[in-house]
Amino acid sequence: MFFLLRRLPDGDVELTRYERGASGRLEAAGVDVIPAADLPGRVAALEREASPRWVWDDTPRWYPRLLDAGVTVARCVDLRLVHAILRRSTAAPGFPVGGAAPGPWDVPQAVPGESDGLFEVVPDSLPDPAAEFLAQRDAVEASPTRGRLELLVAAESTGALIAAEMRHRGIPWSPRVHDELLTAALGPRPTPGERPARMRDALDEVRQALEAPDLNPDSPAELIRALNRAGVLVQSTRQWELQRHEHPAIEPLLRYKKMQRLLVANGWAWLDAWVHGGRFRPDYVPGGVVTGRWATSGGGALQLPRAVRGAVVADPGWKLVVADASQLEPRILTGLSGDRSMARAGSGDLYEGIVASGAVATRAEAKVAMLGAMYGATQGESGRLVPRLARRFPDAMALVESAARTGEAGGVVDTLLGRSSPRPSDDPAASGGAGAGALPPEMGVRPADRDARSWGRFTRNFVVQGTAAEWALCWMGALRRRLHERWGAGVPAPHFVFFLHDEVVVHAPAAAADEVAALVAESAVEAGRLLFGDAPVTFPVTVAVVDDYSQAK
DNA sequence: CACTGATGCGCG
DNA sequence: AAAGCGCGCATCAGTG
Repeated sequence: MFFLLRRLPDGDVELTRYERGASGRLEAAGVDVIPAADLPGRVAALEREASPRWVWDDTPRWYPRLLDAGVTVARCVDLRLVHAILRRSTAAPGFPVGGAAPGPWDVPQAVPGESDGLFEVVPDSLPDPAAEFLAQRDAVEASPTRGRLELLVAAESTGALIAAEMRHRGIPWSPRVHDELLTAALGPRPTPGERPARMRDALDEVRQALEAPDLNPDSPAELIRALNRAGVLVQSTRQWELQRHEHPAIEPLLRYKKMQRLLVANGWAWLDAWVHGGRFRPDYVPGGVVTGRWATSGGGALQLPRAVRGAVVADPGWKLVVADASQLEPRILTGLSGDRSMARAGSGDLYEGIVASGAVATRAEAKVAMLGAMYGATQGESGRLVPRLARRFPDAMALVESAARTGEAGGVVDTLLGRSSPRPSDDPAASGGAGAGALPPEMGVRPADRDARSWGRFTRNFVVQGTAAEWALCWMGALRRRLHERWGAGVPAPHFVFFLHDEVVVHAPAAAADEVAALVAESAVEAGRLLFGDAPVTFPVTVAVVDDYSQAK
């Protein structure tokens, strides 16, 4: 049963129940207006009694306050996220009605309610959620691939719940361990404006070796000039280019750059800004990437370097259950293409299986070739190996080739569940002619062709990356349901604390950790079945029960 | 001074 | 060894 929530101008909340009428269409079947303060209690009561699906404009506008009041919900429809999917989807051709121009429903997510002293700053709600909801339902029910589209909008919405719940709980983070890691890597925390001791040492060596006592190592232009003066003929200061040169300045310079990166991205300032009360609370942005992957804003949560993962420490008496899906994208490609040979290769370690097939000689080659196939590599070792893969796995290769050709011709490609790629004209970078801007111009290739090929690589990857994102949403959704069935939503229950494309971290009471690990694996099987039915493709996960994140893998 | 684009590097 | 997808963020360098 659907319950739609809408905020009224006076601050009260309107709650509308929807049921199927005689025609089979959803109809409003009861309206209630309640004071905002009563909402958490009402939601909790209905959760117990009515198995509701909450319909609201935008999860960050509603759910954080329910969570603050100790209320969790099992299911929702996030109208804004679903709108974004349907607007582009070839599986929902009639949406929005009349092909309306982008409007308020097409804006990015609301900022989560920021507390401003006594008052919470809540952005306006989006207009007429009831009409939007019914239009969306019509579009989904009319879809020629309704089942898949239903799964996608449900999974996307559940993702929004998980994102809000993870932000609410936060990642358990030890400032003490973080400080120890930084001190070991960089030296003790310096006074503001100073460089840590080990960075100063490395910089002294660089300046000496380059005979540049005043060198600012953080200015690429200045660094290139100094290196050139010393006979190191580089055109950039990228690691891999520097590594190719033999000079006493190179080793300390690379060491310095490594430390500088850690300091500015995840140093003490980051710790002060982002970790409070032993928790790191990034702002997750479900659907923030065109392919359907999540993005984050603030704190760089999806780029946590391995060097600081030791600071993610389970609470006393708790464990972290860290799980990642092995070789997810190649397996997604296997399922999408129905490639029997690749399915056989994936019965164990997929890359070893590719070696066993005779396509390539080593596991490393198998990996490079596979990535090259999915990304559209044409040059270098990767580009060389792709044809060898194509001979052994023609069906898989045909699928990505077809997606690439569609994109080159300006067409739209779709994920398995029905997320469609943008058109090249929608892409701000493409209209500016940037395209493959950073690459050197390919001799004799017209810019238009270059842009077309670049877009083909995007659509080639879109189907795989996007379907992998759908698998991951289904995996998380299945696991969340299992956790709630087994433990409810009470405070000492296992809960998600982190998600990273193909990896989840669950914070669990130590006594429950092994059981959680089993549910993680079960959920992966369920996700595979939801997307690919009985097709011969498997999704093994590696699970580790650890005290801190660095102990996994 | 504020803004924008390029650079470089962290993650999958 | 280094070219091939998707991101976010800090910093520098150039422009308005």
